[in-house]
Amino acid sequence: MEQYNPAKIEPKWQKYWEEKELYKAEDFSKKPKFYSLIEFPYPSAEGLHCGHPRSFTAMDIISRKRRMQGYNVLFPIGWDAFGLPAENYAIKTGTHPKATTEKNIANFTRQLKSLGFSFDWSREINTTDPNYYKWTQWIFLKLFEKNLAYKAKMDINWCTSCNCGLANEEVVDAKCERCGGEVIRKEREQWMLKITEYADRLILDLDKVDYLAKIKKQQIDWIGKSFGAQVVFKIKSSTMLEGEHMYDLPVYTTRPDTLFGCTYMCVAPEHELIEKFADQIDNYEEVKDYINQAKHKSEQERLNLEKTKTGVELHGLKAINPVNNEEIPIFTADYVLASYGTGAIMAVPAHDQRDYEFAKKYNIEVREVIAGGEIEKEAWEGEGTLINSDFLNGLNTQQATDKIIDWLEEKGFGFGATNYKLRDWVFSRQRYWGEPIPIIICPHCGYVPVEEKDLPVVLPEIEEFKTSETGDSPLALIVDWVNVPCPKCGADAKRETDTMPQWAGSSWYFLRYADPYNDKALADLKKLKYWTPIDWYNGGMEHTTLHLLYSRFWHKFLYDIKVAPTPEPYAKRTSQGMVLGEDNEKMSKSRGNVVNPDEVVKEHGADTLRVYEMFIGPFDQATPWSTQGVVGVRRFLEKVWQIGHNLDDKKRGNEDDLVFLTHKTIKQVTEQIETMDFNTCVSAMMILLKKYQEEGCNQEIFRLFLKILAPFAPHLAEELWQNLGHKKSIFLEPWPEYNPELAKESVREIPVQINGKVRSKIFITEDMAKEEIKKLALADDNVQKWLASPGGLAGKEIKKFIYVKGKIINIVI
RNA sequence: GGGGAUGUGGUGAAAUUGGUAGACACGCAGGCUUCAGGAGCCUGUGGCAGCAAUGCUGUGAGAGUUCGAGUCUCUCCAUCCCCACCA
Repeated sequence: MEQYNPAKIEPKWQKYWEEKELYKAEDFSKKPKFYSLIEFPYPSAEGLHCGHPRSFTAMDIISRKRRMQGYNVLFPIGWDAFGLPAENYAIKTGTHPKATTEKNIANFTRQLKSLGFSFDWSREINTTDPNYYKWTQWIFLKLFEKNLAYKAKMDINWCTSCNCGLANEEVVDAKCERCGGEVIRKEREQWMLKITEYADRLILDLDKVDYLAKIKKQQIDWIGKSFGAQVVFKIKSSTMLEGEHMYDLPVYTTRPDTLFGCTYMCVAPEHELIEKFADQIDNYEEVKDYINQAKHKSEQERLNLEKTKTGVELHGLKAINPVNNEEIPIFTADYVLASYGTGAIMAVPAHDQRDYEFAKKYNIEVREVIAGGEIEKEAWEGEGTLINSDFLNGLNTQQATDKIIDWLEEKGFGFGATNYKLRDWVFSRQRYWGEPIPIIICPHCGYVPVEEKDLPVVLPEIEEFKTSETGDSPLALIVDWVNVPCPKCGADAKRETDTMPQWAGSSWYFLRYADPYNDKALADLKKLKYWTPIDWYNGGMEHTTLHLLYSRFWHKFLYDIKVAPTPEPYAKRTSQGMVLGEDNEKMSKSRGNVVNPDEVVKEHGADTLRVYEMFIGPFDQATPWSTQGVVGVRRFLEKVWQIGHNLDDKKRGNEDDLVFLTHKTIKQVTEQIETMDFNTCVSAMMILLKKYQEEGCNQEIFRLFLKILAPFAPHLAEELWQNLGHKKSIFLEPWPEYNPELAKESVREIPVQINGKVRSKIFITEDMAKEEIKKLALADDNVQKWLASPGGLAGKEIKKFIYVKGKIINIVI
């Protein structure tokens, strides 16, 4: 018998599967369809890390199983290939990102193929291919056409290291999510996408899909819908005459019931009120100073100073509380965010902890209007009965809220309102390596879309990749490319030089897989109707508020314009845990704890890597890598190889046992692949194999085993299968059905407890009656011993006899 | 501050969802094989006591419900992740 040599058999079968086109998805097949998806990788220079195969193997197992179960499976692969690392590398070395990307894709392809994933490579896509990004640009134009893309001057997050604008979602701890560079606020004209318009539907339609609960919750929290009221306060300056028109300052509050407790107002330092009333603010210089300070405070400082609130009163201005016409002071403070609500708040120190702290510091009245707290100590943010509130007195929070909203609406001082934490999506990037935004800026016509027939707007070839000093994209320097006639009026105009963020290409890629070569549409609607929605999408938790939300937004938009057939892209979403380094830390180059899958394949083979990644721990939990642990899986596969070469045709006396355990394992593996309990699937197969090792195994039974092993260790299973004389791939075999009769144990050993402690074990059969079992249990030697033992139990009566069918006996004495 | 998760041997972890705690695997110890190293095979392996059968004890801590709790309830403690001045 030959040695088990993965290096020899694995490439052989990979080639075989490719030649037989075993994993090719068929459009409009009569079989039921199954669309399984992994997050397409960014082809980095480092190549695959050991986190990739965890998700990929899981979905590969599910896809292979589905094929064997008779489904027409689409399990595609592609490249999310725009992005900063290739561009930064270009800045450093002058190598064109296109060249870097091609090279990296070649490496990734080699690696993925070496792991034996059953991707349909004929549908491979690449976001940097002009034939692909033509449609990314097309979608942008449609968004523009429907007023969902707009350009706005605003303070954005600016990465000082990338020289580039970032979305809120890309800023982590005041640092750039990608490069870790410092992020400051900077005012710029930016393209924005109105994701907020879809906020409600993005929440509501979560009911239509099967996502892990924590994923749904995280999305809902991120969108952050809240209910309350908008209340308008009139602003009055000391120089104003009675009856002169006053400025209206609207605020948003979730607690309109506390309106009588409002003792001051506060606006964000960026609020327009300050500039508007500059000449009426007596201490304008002081205010200006404060604003400047706030602006230069880095985000990091702001976080550290979280507890100490600062602000300045706007002397000379007063606000008028509409419910009681009281004049109250106005402050500006940086604890009020310009970008949430209206950028201004009504402060109720007695019932909001932040306002409470601020009021204490600046000696502002704390007026209790909700009973139930101890406002000498801290703000009472709970509910309660209204006091000191005129016509609201005696009501509870809910009643008071309803009543005050009615009152505000009636008097024209405000209305019930909802608000979201979700902001519109900053869509501009001042970089080269992204999809050019297909807009032409004309001095006469404004923003003019590139005509559809002129798509794609192809990235021009350039040699200098650095962002310009003004912070514009390197594209701004390519005069030939930038200067174009306006499509509308023909006047001299300029192209938009901002490019799209990396999230653009990944926001619709799953649709392209249905029809990757279409040059008339992003994908043929009939094909989309056949393939979508995606039946099962597995990916990282870190994409929940980024890619997952963005792509749902785009998909809903495409649904609205009748380009996509379903309101939701993904019917089911699951998430894998991270593979940590051996030191239990996140794998990273700097820590030097990165495990390269190439080395594992070289040493033990792809099947070992695959099975190990599934065996390593619960799929949804982070687990450290263990080089030692890999060996255990290798030994298991070695044993499979041994037994696979030592089969016979003998029937044995203990045949029943073997058949029973085999069917039990088929049942377990069949069910637990669906629940992603891969680790226990592997352990069940190990137990079964041990049984074969002890008892010997015949071909008929082993064939069943090979079929359930095949999705996990495809190369080994295929080798042993065809060794048995089969002429066709094991993956063309039907998935084994377990026989429920055979998966049932006929005789089983159950524990006998006395007063809750296991004292003996007896054998019973399925059909025994309780009385019969009781007799058997009481007759048992050990039980007798305990009943009559000198341990003090002697002569005690049996109070209770509990028998849980097929599980346990407990005798209470 | 808010949210989510987790706590079981030396390690990664199982536990049919209230029914034999520690399956499976790593590691370790002893043995066989080998010139040696490695690999392989066999045996043992939560702790304490005992040559042993066995007994006691044991799932972060404490209480409760139950014939029976790793699992349910309450009160603490610890760790990790995400979000974070969202009015």
